[in-house]
Amino acid sequence: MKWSELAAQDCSMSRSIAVIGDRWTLMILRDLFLGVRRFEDFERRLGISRSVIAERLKLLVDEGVLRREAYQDHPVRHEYRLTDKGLALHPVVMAIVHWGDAHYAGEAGPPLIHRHKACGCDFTPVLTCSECGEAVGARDVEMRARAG
Amino acid sequence: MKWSELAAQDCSMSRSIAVIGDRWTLMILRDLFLGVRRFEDFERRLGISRSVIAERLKLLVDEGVLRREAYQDHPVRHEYRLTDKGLALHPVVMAIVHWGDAHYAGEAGPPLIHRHKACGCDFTPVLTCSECGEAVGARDVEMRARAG
DNA sequence: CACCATAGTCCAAATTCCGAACGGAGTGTG
DNA sequence: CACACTCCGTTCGGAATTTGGACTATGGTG
Repeated sequence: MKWSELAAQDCSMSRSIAVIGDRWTLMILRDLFLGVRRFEDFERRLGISRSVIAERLKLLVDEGVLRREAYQDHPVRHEYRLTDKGLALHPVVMAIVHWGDAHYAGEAGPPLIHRHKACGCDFTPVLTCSECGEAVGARDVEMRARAG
Repeated sequence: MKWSELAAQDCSMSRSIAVIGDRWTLMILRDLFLGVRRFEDFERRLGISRSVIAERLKLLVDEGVLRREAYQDHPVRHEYRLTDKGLALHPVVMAIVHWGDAHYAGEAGPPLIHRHKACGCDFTPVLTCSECGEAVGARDVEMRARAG
């Protein structure tokens, strides 16, 4: 299988990975959720070549994860903002960050702390069942193929 | 920044991505959560070169995500199993799959259905606050750097 | 007009990947 | 016993992909 064939698989994981499963794309997503929106800021923060950033941003725009919007005229300058589809990646980013917090944070603790605005508490993300609301672990899940 | 420097960043996201943020590594993780454990099965399912599989499995073992265990002697054959650290990636995989289900599933619906053993229902994963238990969306979170 | 900021584009060079071959340890077949 | 076969890798050369760094473009500033 080649990278270009990932999107055509009958598997949601590979279809997602075809879009976001790239180191720099994931880094760009992190920055987007931190509020970074401009080409130059991505470059400064990531320290990678402009062509990589341009290519990744273009893919994300093409996929509808980002919207490219003018934030001024004279000269026209654009910024990249998460669409709803992009915001829906929040659980993915939170899950990855939390795994890093749990397994790679030094003694000083996690570099970034998340506060839930609604309840005012610092929190960690918990994956729960949409039906009963209980926390769901790896061993609590049974999988089956859809009918047909 | 180079790939090799990602692990050294003071950011949980980049440290995680240094380990799992690679297309084939993510695909291998998917298969691991589906119960695949043997070298040859990864090769058959992914259809990529043996060297890539060998290298990714080795990295995951070195990082403590997988355990390489003999499942028979005469001849000794090994299988790769998720450690607790590996199982802790379950929310990451679920979040990615769910995003794919939501945005790339065809009319037939998601290819794979998840059932929560405890309540017996088919479910989707919901990210909630560890403190109040409410669902948390992208806009419900405030971030700040840890003290110091 | 010289110079700066933003936002790309382009190509040679570096990296990664594929395919194929090879090795090794044991098993089964004639 | 010779030979093929299985499972699990490793190695190697050439092909494909990715990357860094220079170049382009547009308009504002002094």
